[in-house]
Amino acid sequence: MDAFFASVELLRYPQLKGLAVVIGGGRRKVDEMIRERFADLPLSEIPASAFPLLKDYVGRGVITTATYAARQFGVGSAMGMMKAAKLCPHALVLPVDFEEVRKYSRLFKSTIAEIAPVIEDRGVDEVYIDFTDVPGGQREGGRVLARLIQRAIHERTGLTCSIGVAPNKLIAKMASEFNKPNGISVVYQEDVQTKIWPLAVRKINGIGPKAEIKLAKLHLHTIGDIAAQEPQWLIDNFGKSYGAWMYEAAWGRDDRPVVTESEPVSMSRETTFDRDLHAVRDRAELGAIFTDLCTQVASDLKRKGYVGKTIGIKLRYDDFKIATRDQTIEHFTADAKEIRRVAGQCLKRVDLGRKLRLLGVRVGKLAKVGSAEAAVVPGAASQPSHPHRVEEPAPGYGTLDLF
DNA sequence: TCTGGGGTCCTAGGACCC
DNA sequence: TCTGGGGTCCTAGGACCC
Repeated sequence: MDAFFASVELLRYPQLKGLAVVIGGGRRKVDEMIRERFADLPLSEIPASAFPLLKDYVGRGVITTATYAARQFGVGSAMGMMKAAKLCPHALVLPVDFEEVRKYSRLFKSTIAEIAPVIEDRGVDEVYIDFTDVPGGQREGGRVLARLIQRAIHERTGLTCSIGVAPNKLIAKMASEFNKPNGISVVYQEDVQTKIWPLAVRKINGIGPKAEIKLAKLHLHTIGDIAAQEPQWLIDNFGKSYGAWMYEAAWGRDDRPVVTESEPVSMSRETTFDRDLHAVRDRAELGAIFTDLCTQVASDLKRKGYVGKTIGIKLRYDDFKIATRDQTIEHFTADAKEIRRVAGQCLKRVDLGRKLRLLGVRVGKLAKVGSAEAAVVPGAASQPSHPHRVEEPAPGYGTLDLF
């Protein structure tokens, strides 16, 4: 979907069309404030001048989406709000409305499903679709079906999307970026040399910032540069698995199927504080947040019908370093109190002497409620999986019995 | 005044089992 | 008198994606 979060907001506030708008940041319920002020007007008639400007934004957070007008200024997703404010001070800011976004996410996915049922979910604004067995799916290399899907989504939602059609997921993903927004691009296997090789290595889904830096140090900048290497050389430099994959990817080879169903592996909640907190000085505040996170994870699990066995915490310190601790218990649970108890044990094993920026709680090793695997009675006699392992508090930290 | 939140997958060492 | 080989599970960290 094109600029999905922003586009969803523009449906409500069409008067902002064409303007530089960014979505993100917001603990502040910006649009609620505005709607209260203009309660007598329909949303679409609230003047654009009433919306807050990026330069007046104070607080932590990143941009999740920028309209194409804002992108002209170099503002993009994942950019810190403060940095974005420098690049484009007069952009309007709106907070993410997750409920609205999820509503349109369901709507566009169900629209596709009616036309082409083999779909892989790739998050709120993206899917892979298998055209292979869709009637007419091969006409003009898939372009006809892509056009049909694009039109159906626009009719149903008013939103635009970009579609890449290719022999596999790897190339389709790259192709989808060729004609944004509202574009269609068909790429054949034999186009790899001309259309894929000139692209930056970063365009491969799976090559991120770290791999890009390492490749640059080896004087590899384009996908073609990777394709020109000996596979063994790539394996020597990037490892057996990643090196071999990278070589195949550079040649446009990918045999992953479109996966229509999958079970969740973990569920988590985390929050970045408005200001950095200290375990001792801000104990009460931190304790309340911690309990809250556990309650939220527990209710997520219950709502979706899962229980979990591994409970863990995540901290981000003020220097952005991350620490995680987890512990696997003998039975499955979705109980907030129990999650809090075990997560509290985990907290005793990290350094709480430094200022914290983020706290998170995670439950993993999930099983569906009622499944055979989950049907272990809590408290029933069972062998501990590692009878001799004692989760020792880290030296020097154990005296901080805060939670 | 830097840098969200919710995920997946991989690696690597140690414990433990047969 | 130097000490296997294969396998699983647990834990911590890190890269990457949307």
